[in-house]
Amino acid sequence: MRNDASGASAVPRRDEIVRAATALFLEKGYAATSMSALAQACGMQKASLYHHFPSKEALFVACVNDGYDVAVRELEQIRDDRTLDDEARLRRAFDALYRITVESTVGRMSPLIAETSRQIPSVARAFHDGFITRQHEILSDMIDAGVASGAFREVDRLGLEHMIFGPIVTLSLSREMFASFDSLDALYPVDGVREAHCDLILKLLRVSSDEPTER
Amino acid sequence: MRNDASGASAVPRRDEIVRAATALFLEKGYAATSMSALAQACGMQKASLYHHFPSKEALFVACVNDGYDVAVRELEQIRDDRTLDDEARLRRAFDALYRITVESTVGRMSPLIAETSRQIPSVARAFHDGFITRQHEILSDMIDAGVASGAFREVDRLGLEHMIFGPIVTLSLSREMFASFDSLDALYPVDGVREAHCDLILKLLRVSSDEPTER
DNA sequence: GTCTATACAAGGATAGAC
DNA sequence: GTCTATCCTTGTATAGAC
Repeated sequence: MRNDASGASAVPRRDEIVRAATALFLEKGYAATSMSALAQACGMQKASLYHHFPSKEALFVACVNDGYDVAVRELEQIRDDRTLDDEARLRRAFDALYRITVESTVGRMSPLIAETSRQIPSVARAFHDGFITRQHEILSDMIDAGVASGAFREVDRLGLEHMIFGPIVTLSLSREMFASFDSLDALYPVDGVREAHCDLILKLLRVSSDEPTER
Repeated sequence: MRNDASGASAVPRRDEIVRAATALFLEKGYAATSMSALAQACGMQKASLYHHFPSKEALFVACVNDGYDVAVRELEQIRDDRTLDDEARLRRAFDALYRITVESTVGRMSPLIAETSRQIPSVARAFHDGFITRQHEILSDMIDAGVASGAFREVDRLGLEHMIFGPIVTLSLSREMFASFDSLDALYPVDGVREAHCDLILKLLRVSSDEPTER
């Protein structure tokens, strides 16, 4: 049942548990996921879970905190890639942001954070500081660079930030909310939305403000 | 404890229950809200709740379905208000959308829909058809009118829709996720985001594409 | 329509053998 | 590090008196 890409098995069991638990939490929500169900998904007994994590809450915290760094590092690499021009960089960033937010486990956790925000505020704090804020900073860097180089126009930053992240987060949320629909991909198509969204953002940012790469 | 604007008390107890239950569900999530807590909030015994609703799920369904019409009707009135020009109409619509999505109970339900989407798919369906779709249609009408009158430019509709609703829904979600933060209003200010967002959308839509009402 | 009392299952968590 | 067995609380829901 194990098939990690990452070489040896340094921390084998614990990571397996986090992985299985994350999937269950994402599917059923925090409160509706029982330790029994978690144990079953891991192929072990409830009591054995408590050997690895002192409580359900601690296990959940581990699940949420697990993926920040991988996601953020992907964005940093795009920001620091000197082979890209400002516009290509932004397109790559959109690509990564959509993939992270819609498909990765961390990116899909927003509803879980909302569900537990009052009960476990520390998780919300960590999610905000370790994931949200860092993403925004990296994207802000990219805009700064584009403005400095003259490729991008200066526009209101608060509005721009919300117009970049808003549609992405909402698409992810919508796909969780309406996951049971047959028509999910037709109603909320990831690729189609990403392209249309990115084009419009670039239309706002481009200095030559005609309609260049209208698809 | 009763103080409705709507005249007499036709369906008194049931509405009180829905009101109190909605508040609790929004605060604690669906699964984490017990019938005991609900009963306590209503000032009655658990068993009495079951006289009004056959199950917790049925009560929840009532809570979600309760507010569609009021919200949608507000938008319809703005759409049909012939005293407004296209741009003023859009500004009014932004106003209403932010208020509905961030402050009204229906608007704040997205995380709850996500939490229960697999367990109670019928609620997600109703929320989508009764609330989301209708909002999108009304807004689409307004854009159509603006394009027809020559006030708005035609831009990609899929992208535009997501750039209008995305930031609004995400702001609402963020405010639920980070409700415990002292700095919530500073990090996610409703008025500031709405104004900046609306200005940028108008910048995209306006035919005279210079920078008219830059704040 | 509301109450008290209760049924019965499932929840999180622990003890202690192996 | 995993197991079986168990503790105690809480969950949803029902029965039946008033």
